[in-house]
Amino acid sequence: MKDSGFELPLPHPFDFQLCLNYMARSPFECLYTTDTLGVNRLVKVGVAKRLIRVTCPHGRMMQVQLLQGVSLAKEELEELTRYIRNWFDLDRDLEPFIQMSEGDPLLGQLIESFSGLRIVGIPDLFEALCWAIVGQQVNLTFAYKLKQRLTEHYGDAAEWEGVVYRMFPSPEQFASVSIESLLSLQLTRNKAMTILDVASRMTSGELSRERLLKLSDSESIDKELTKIRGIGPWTAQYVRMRCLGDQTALPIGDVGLQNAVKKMLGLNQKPTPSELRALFEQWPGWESYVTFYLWRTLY
DNA sequence: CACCAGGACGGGA
DNA sequence: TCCCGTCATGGT
Repeated sequence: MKDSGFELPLPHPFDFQLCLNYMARSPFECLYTTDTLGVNRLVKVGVAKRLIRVTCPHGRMMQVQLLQGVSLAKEELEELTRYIRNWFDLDRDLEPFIQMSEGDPLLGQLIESFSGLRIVGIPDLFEALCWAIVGQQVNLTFAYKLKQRLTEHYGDAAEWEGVVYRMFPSPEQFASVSIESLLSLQLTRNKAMTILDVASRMTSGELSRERLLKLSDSESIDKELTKIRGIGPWTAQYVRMRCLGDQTALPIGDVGLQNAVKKMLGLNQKPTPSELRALFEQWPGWESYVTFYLWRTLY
C-alpha cells in the first residue's frame, strides 16, 4: 500500500539531524524510535492511534508519513499538523536569536555547534508534566527508566513490522492506579502522589494545556502549576519550555544548566542561581533556547 | 561507602 | 523573601 501523509515547509534555520541527535540521546527512550533518517512514533489523533514517521528528505520539506496507510479526515490532519509544529517548534523565528549571538562569545559558541536545532517539545501536557516529575533530582538514566515503566504498564501500544510502539498513558488511564503500584515501579511516594493528582486534575478538565495557554502571563501559569503539591518552580519552568512554547522559561535551579554553564565558562564551581540570572539577562526572550543548547553541550 | 542527579518542601531567620 | 536541612532513590 502506498504511504499516505503530508509535507510541511521548513523554517530557516532548521537542522533536522540535530533534532534527531537530541532525540536519540538515550537508549531507554520508549516513546519513539529514531534512525539516521527520521523518527517513528505512535500518536493519538482524535480518538485514534496513528503511527507516523517524520523525515526531512533532502532537508527541504518535513515529510510526515502515516505508516499504516490510513488517510486522515480534515480535523485529524489539522490536529496532527499542530502536534508536529509543536514537537519541532516549527513556528519559531530564530533569526533574532542568531543575530543576538554576534559578538557574544558564549552564545556564539552555542550557535556554532547547534544552529538550526529547535527545542524538541513535548506537545502533550500530561506527558510533559510526568516527564518533569519523574526527572526531579534523579539522573537522566533513571528518569528514562521510570518513564519506560509507566509507559509499559499503563500506556497503549501498537505493533508495526515487528516493532512495538507505545504512547505515554493518558490521565484517564491512571484513574484506577494505586499509589502502591507506582511505588513498586520505584517512584517515590511524593512523585506517585503528584502524578495521580495531576492525572485527576486533567481528567476533570480543571487542568489542561488550553487553560494554561489562556492565562495572560507566565507568572500566572507558574502559580497555577506550583499550587499542585510536588510541582515546584523547576517543573513549572520546564513544562513552559518543553510544552507551552514559552521562550522565556528558565529552569534556574536546574543542575544540568549549572553544570553546563560551569563547563562553558571554565568555572571552578557551579554558578549560583543569582549568578545564572545575571548571566541570562544578556539573552532576554531566549532563555529557553539558551538553556536547551546548553544542555546539549553536556552529552 | 561517598557523592551526584535536568528538585520539592518546610521551618526559621 | 532568602537560606538551609531533610527527604527519597538509583547511578557511578
